[in-house]
Amino acid sequence: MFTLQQTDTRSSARAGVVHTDHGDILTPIFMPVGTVGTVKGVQRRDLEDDIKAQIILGNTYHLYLRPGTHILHEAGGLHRFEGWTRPILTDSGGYQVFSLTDIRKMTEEGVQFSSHIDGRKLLFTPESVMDIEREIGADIVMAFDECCPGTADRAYAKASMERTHRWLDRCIARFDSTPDLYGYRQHLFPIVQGCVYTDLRQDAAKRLRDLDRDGYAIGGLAVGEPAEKMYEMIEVVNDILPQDKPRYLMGVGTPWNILEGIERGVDMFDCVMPTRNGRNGMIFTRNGVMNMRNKKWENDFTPLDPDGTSYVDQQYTRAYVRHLIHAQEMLGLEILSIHNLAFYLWLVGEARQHILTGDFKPWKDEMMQRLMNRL
RNA sequence: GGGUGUGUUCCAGAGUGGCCAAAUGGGGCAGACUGUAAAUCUGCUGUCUCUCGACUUCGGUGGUUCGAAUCCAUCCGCACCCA
Repeated sequence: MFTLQQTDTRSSARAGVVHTDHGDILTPIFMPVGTVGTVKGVQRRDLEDDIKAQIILGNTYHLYLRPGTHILHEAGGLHRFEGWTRPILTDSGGYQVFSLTDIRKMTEEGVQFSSHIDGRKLLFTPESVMDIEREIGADIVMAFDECCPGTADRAYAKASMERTHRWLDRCIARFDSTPDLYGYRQHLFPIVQGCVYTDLRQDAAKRLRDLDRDGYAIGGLAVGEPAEKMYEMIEVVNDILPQDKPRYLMGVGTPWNILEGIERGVDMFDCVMPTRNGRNGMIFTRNGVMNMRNKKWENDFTPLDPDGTSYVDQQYTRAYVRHLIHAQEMLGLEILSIHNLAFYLWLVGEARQHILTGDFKPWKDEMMQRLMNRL
């Protein structure tokens, strides 16, 4: 499923290709999040042509609640339902175990959620989640795990990890005994947990490595622990995961987080940050972050991002965008979402080029300084 | 011309003797956001020190009172009704 093309000489950065039946994904890659079957505020045309997204996410928990798995099955899978012909990856609902703590109850069997929509009780088990993900039909499906909080103590983290492993066995048993429903191949990625504890992360990585799946995810990071701990855990895990399989760092992150991840051998990233922060008025650029609500842009009639690669960067001025955000006009949300996603895809594309040409490290070091500026 | 009502901090609008620098909403300013319960949330929004605290404000002026945004007189503005 994965072709490793180039490994950086001065870091663990890699360039490669993930092959799926919906097309190849050039790595390192950022995957826009489309939780409920839409990358919020962005039309498919812009996602494809302007942002140049190669793969997007969907979420099992959310899609199960709405529109419901039967509708997706009837549509012929999520690709057809939302009209996206490139690869899709679905998260399993493991993140909701973390983010919806007050409306869920965890047992060995699975997780009982009280629907955040109408309150009805739903039991998610490793088996039912695999069945749902089969029906959604993503190219890459994530195992059902617990995204353990970064602040968990060691005892909790260990128990959580072990349960995730037991659930993983059940996920694999179910997934491997059920067919692809729509005529293309689906791939199940297990998830390394272990919180911020080196030995737990090592245990988890070794256990997963031996399963010999098509790709691996690193989960439970950027959930409350210090960034340095996150980087450290990535190194620990990537030292163990096989070189010839793609590695996906779940839910990360800021542009600088992503460069640090790439440097440490991560191939795939996803995060709500470009879209959510965009909707909340913040944009990332190669020269730093900008809060477009700020007064200083009030009469700045220069392009939104003169260095940006998206058409919105050249077509709209900062003053105009600030006005749209202040007036709560939906076009503002759309423009900033498109900008941020285009920037993220540009960033990982540049990283890939620099890995291929062999100067990733100096390029990364220089970018880091600029990315974190506040403009 | 007569009558009634009204004037509060950027706006709207509470407050009708001390617990009022003054509710609440809006606006403004800033911050947060990491496998999306998020077009959301948080803080600040008279001045000065910026912690305690001090000072100046509720249309103007003059009173009553220990004490007034709140009561009285008068003037000014605005709204509506009657001629």
